[in-house]
Amino acid sequence: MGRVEFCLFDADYVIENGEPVTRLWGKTKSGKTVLALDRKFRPYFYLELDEKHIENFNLSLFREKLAAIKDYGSAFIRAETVERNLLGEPKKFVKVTVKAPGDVNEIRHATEHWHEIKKPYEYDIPFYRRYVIDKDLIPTGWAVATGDEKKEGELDILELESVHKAEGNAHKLATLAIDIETYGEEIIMISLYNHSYKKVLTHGWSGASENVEILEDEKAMLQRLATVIAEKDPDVIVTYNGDLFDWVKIKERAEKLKVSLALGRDGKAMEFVKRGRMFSASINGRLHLDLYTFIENILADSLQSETFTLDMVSKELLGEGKEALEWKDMEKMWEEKRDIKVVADYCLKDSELTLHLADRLMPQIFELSKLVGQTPFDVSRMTYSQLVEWLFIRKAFEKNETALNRPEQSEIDKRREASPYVGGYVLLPEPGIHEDIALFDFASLYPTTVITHNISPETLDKDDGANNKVPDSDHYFSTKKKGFIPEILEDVVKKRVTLKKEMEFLDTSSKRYKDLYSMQYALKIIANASYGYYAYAGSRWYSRICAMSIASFGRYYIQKVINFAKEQGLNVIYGDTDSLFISKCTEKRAAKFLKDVNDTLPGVMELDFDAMYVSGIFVPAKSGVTAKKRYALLGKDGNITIRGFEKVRRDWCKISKDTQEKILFAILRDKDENKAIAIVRDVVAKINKGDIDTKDLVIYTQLSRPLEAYEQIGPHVAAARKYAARGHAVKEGSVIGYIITRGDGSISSRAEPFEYAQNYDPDYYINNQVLPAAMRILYGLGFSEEDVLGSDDESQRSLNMFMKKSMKRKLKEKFEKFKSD
DNA sequence: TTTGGTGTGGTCTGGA
DNA sequence: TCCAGACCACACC
Repeated sequence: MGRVEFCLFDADYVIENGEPVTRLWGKTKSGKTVLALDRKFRPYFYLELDEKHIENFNLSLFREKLAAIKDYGSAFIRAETVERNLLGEPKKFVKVTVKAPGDVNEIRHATEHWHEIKKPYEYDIPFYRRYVIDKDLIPTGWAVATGDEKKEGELDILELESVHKAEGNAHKLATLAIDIETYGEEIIMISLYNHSYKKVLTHGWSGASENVEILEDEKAMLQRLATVIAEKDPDVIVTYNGDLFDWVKIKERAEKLKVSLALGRDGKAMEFVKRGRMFSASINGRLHLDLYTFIENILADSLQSETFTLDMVSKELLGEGKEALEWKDMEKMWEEKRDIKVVADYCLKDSELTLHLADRLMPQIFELSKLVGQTPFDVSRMTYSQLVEWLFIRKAFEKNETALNRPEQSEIDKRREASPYVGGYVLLPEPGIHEDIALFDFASLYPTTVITHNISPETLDKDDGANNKVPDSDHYFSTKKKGFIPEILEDVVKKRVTLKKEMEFLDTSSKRYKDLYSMQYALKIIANASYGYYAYAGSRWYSRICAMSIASFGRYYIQKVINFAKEQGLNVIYGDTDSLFISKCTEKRAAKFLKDVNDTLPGVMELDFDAMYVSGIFVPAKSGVTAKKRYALLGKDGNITIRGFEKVRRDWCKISKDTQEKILFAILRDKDENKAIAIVRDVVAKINKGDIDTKDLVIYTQLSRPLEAYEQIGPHVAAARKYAARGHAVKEGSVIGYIITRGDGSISSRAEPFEYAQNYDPDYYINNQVLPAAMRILYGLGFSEEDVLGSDDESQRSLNMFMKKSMKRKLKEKFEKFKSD
C-alpha cells in the first residue's frame, strides 16, 4: 500500500467491463506522472418524492419497480431515501445509484413520471465532475492518495484506496506550445515550443535552418509530432484556437494519411469531446489548454484589442507581436520552396507567443479552477455563467442543498421573452471641463448588496422581512437564516478583501503579488458575474425578482450617497451605477466624506476612494444634453483615462481614434485649444494628400449573426460578403476589418475587406471618421467646424458635406439651449 | 454557449 | 430628396 501526493491537473473516466473507472491525472513534487484509478465510485441522481405519496412510500417496492425496468435490471446498485434541502426546505428524495454514467439518463426518464415521484435532480452532472465534487478534490491543487502502486509502461498507476485534498506548494507542470501552418488541405509545418525546446517540423523542402527538422513527407511529419510529444511528455499542451483549428486539421490529415497519433498518456488518440455545441480537443493524461477560448470567454471584455488574434492579444498582453508576413507571401515561399527560414521563424513565433501567453494566463486559469472546483480543461472553456453555476453546484453539495435543474428550452424561451427590468442609475453629467475630481465607487456593489440584504431565491418573501424590504417594491428577504447564494458570495468577497489587503504591502513585481493578483481576479470574476446569473435565462438558480431587487438596492444606495454628498455641499458632477465623481475637491475632503458615508452604510457595503484627477471633460451628446458614459479624466501622472469615446471603440479607424486622443491631451493636459485645432487640420490635410498608412483606416466590426440573417446591410456586412466571396471563412462572431473606398453609391457598397482595398475615400474618412470624433470633444468647448477647419476651399467643401445646413442649425440650437441650462 | 440593464451613435431603409 | 425610425454594434458599469 503506497501513499502518493500529487498536483491534480485533470480528471476523466473510462469504462472497463461495463463499469466506470475514474482517473485522476497528477504530478508529484519530484515530477513524476501519476494516474490514480478509482473503481468504486458510481454515478447517481436524485428523485424527489411527491409529498402526497410519502406516507405510503415503500422503499422495497420501489426497488422492485426499479429492478423491473426493462433491460436495465443489472444496472442498479442502490436506491435509498435521503433527506436534503431543496431551496432551503428539507425534502425527501430517493438517491438512485447506478452502474454506469450512461444509465443515469435512461433511468431518470423511465422513472420521472411515476406517481410517487415529483421531479428528478442532479441527473446531468458529468460523472468525473461529480467525483471531484463528492470527494472534495481541488483541481490544480494537491491531493494525497493511498492504494496499490503498479507500473504500466512509463506510467505510475495507483489503484485508489482513498483520496483527499491536501495542502501543497506550487507545482511545475511541463508545458509545450504547439502551432501549425497549412496550405490548402495540407499541413506544411508544425512548431513546438517550451522553455528549453524549440522545434519546427516540416517536409518537402530543403535548406537547413536552426531548429528546423525536415521530414520526408506530411505523413512522416505527423509521425514525428507523435514521437516528439512522447519524448517531451508534456503535462500541458497549449494552443491558440487548437479546439477549432490546429487539432481539427491534425486529426483530418492523420486520418487521411493513415497515421495513428497516440498522443495520450494512456496510448489513446486525441479526441474531440462534446461540450454543448462545441467540441474540445482532448488528449488523455495531458491538459490541452486552448487559450483562445479562455480569452474570448473571459478576458475579451477587459482587453482593448480590436480582434483576438494571437498577434493582437500578444501585443497587448506581452508587448510583443508576430513578424509581419503576408499570407500570400508565405504561400508563395511554400510553392516555390524557398526561404524556409522565414516561414519556419514565423511558425515558431506563433508557438513561442502561445507559450508566453500561457505563462501569463495559466495562473489565472488555475486559480479559477481551484475556486470553482473543476478541472482546468473545463474551467478554461467556461463562460461567466458556467463558472458561477459550477461554483454553486459544488457549494450545494457541501451545504446539502440540491442543485437545481437546468431549464428546458421552452422555459428558456419563456424567460427570454420577459421584458427588461430597471437596472443601474446614471446621473446626468455636468457638462464641460472640471478640475480636482475625486472619484469614488462601491466595492462590489451588487455582491455586497446580495450579502447585506440576504438576497437569495429561498429567502425571497419568507418570514416577515419587515426590516429588509426592497426599495420601491413589495418584495422583501428573510433575515432569519443566511441564504444559499449570499453565503457563497460572502465567502468570495471576504477572501478577496483579505487578498487585496495583503497585496497592498507587496512589491507589484514579486511572485507573491502576481499569485495573489490571479487569485483575487478569479474571485472578482465570480462575484461580478453572480448578479447577471440570476437574470440569465439559462440559469439553474434563476430569479428575476432577485436580480431586480439587487438593482433596486443598488439604485437606492448610489442615490443615497449622491444626496449625502450634495447635502455636505460637495459638487457631484457624475455617477454611474456604483460610482460618483466630485469636482473642486481636495484629497482631505474626500477622505472625510468617505468616512462619513461609510459610517452610514449597513452590512458589508462600502464606498471606496478610487483616485484624484487633475481634470476631466464631459461633452454634449447628439440629443443636446450631456452624454452619459463618455468622459475623459486627466490623472496626476499626466495619463488620460478615456471612457466611451470613439478612442476606445473598435468600430472606428485608428486615425480618428488617435486624433481624438491627441485632442484630449491638448485640451486637458496642455490646455491649448489652438494645438487641438492644429492637430485636426494636420490630419485632414494628410488624408487629402493620401499621406496615410492604410492600416490606420481599417474599421473593425464584429458579425453578431450569420451573414444571411441580416435585414440591413451595413458596411461590415457588405465587406464580409465580399470577403466570403473570395473564399474566406466568414461566420457569426468574425471580426471584419474593412476600408471605405472611393466611388459612387452607399457607404456599404464601397466597404472592402482591408486586404483587398485598392484605395480609400478621403471624404469619408474626413467627414465620417476624423471630424465626428474630433468635434465630439471640440463642439462642447464652443468650437464650430468652421473654427476648426478654417475657410480654405478644400476644407470648406468637406465641412459642408459633414454638416448639412439644416443639421447644423438644429445642433447649434440644441447646443445653445444646453449651454443656457 | 453566449451573465444583466443603460446609453450613444452610425448607416440603412422606406414613406412622404 | 429628405427624414424619422429601425437596425446594429459596442461601449460603461
